[in-house]
Amino acid sequence: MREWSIDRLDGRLLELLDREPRIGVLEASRRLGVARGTVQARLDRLRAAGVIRGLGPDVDPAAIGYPVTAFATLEIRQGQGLRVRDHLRAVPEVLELHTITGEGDMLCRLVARSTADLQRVIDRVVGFEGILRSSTAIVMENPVPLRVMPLVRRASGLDEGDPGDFGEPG
Amino acid sequence: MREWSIDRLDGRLLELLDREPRIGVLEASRRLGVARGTVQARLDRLRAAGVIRGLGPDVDPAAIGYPVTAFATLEIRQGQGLRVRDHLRAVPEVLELHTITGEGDMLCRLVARSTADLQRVIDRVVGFEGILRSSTAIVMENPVPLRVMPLVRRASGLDEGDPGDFGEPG
DNA sequence: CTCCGCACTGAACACACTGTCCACAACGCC
DNA sequence: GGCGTTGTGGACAGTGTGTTCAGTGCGGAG
Repeated sequence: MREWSIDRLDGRLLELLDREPRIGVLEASRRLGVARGTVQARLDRLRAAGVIRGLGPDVDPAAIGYPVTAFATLEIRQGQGLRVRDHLRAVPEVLELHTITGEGDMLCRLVARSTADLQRVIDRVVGFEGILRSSTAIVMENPVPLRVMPLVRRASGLDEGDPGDFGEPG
Repeated sequence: MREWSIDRLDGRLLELLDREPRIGVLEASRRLGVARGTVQARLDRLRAAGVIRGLGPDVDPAAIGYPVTAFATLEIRQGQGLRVRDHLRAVPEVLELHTITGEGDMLCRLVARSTADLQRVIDRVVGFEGILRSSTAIVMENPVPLRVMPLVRRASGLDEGDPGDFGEPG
């Protein structure tokens, strides 16, 4: 996995895919002003390089009945890390788990059906021998939803110099 | 936006899309054992209901040169919330921002090109009048990457009873 | 009991896109 | 100057798409 960075065409392609995922290779090539083969090659390259992890559907937990999000910081008993991971991985409400520096040893993102339900989830999460302590922060608002495109623009050099070129669709 | 939940067919469809995003409606209908129109209708419904937020490419920040992830907890000066949001939204390395309960007022996810670069990012993030204090936790490992499918299985009832039915492709 | 709406089925249509291969030109590198 | 890489523009057959339609089975309302 060599350490190259993406170029402007990659950036524009990703941005295009981000805005109109169902666009297809052919239409993308038209919009970007390059040959279809080029788009196809770039896409293959991006996927092979791991830049594009996947194209899976982005499911909103709130829309399937889990509108409450929280972050829990966990303190783990020495040597219990692996066991705790397995435990948390088995809990569907745990959407994400990180090991972090500092006194809190792990940080995990949780969702629940309600604040009352959050109690159940937390009980299930921390009800495990290896977890010494936990503190939870409930998410109230999400001013910046998870995003990568600004970073892509920066990394691909789209920020410097010429404007992103999305012509009028009509 | 009424409060219904997704059923098993929705769950299976989402799971299928998650595994094989490029699958297409026709092939999906074959795999699920239903008519093409049904899949199409379900997909429309899921999209309309906001369950499927989008199909955008899932870009890995590490693969475009930002391998370091961190979470920063910010304490905000009274009344500066909106200004701080705008400030953070303008920083590409801020991938996500939440307002949370507790003394820390906001939690944000950052990425950087290196730990040294993280210092630059943090300086930029906290170098703003409205931010009183911040504490940063660097992510070391990510035992559970962001996932929603287990939750989808739970919400759609796929967990109870019959097994997910992915027949052999051949 | 009967009627209605709803969701699903299976089929059809014209159209567009996909994956793949080719020959050729432009570029940077040795 | 020769070579490998990358992009171009064209071609091909195969396949999926969006859409529409009539028909069927189910549950609820009257």
